[in-house]
Amino acid sequence: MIELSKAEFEVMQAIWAKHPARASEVIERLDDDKKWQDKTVKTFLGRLVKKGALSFERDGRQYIYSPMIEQENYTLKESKSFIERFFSGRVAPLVSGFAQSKELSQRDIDELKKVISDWEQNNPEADSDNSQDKATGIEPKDK
Amino acid sequence: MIELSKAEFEVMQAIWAKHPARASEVIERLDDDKKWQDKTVKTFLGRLVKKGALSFERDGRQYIYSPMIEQENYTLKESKSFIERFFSGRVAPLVSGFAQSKELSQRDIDELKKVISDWEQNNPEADSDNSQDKATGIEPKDK
DNA sequence: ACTTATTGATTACGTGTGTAATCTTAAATT
DNA sequence: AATTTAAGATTACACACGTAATCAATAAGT
Repeated sequence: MIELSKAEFEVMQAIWAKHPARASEVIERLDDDKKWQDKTVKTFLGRLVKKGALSFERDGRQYIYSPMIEQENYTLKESKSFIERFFSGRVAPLVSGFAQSKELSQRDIDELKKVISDWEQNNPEADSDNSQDKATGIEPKDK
Repeated sequence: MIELSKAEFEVMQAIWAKHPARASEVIERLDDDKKWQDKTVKTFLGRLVKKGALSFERDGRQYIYSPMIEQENYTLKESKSFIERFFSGRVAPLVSGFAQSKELSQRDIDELKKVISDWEQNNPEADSDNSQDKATGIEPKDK
């Protein structure tokens, strides 16, 4: 599987945002985040092509780049890997940590609710041990 | 802030699991995952000490290591950084992605519910636009 | 047609990383 | 006491990474 460094990933993001894109466009998009020299971005584009993450087409002396990997796929793969390494594969502890450090917004909560209800709709709610939960003795520690 | 490479992080995990720990113990724990030569682990221990992630005490000719950074803190910091880079800082999309790729267990769902209810208890549920949500026109697309 | 400017290609270079082997020294064994 | 062993210290080394500068070629301008 193609591995992207942090910097390479940022370049990919700039291209995923709207593609195909020529180098000058990519440079411009990344320049808004005021970061790299144009030469630096060129280097990354070259490396990404070599890695097979980007393809290009010639237009005169310019290259027009297109992503060869999907953002969704790559992001999901990296997420799984991250969750595996840091949380033994389960995502809930991460969310819990975010909650405890006040990192959750109302919007997050709303979305999470939706994710849950969707999940429950698609999963045979065999044993909804919801009520059981309440009897587990695990009380919310109040502040 | 102290940065750990992937390999260094694995060594830290072995120490966080039970500390203080001498090199031989760490090597043994990591050997279960059949991975590195003892010399390799020693290298990492040395680098971690130099980075300030570990401290040690002498016991004869052996060192006994203790973590200088908390797992919780480090994990949270890395999580925030990851979520920032991949999901613009919001955790819900990650969970959503996991849901779509069948990566959520009943246990995750239960824990997420708890996180949500805790959150709602600690947050003045000013405008619970729950009902509004239903009227938003965003219907759950059925399979 | 000639010169200039610009694009991608090539080269550079210090630091980090994974992966150890060798060296040194002190403890353990004989 | 002399020798062997084993622990940590030092050294190694190729490849990845961030960060560019320089080179070569070609399109654009004059």
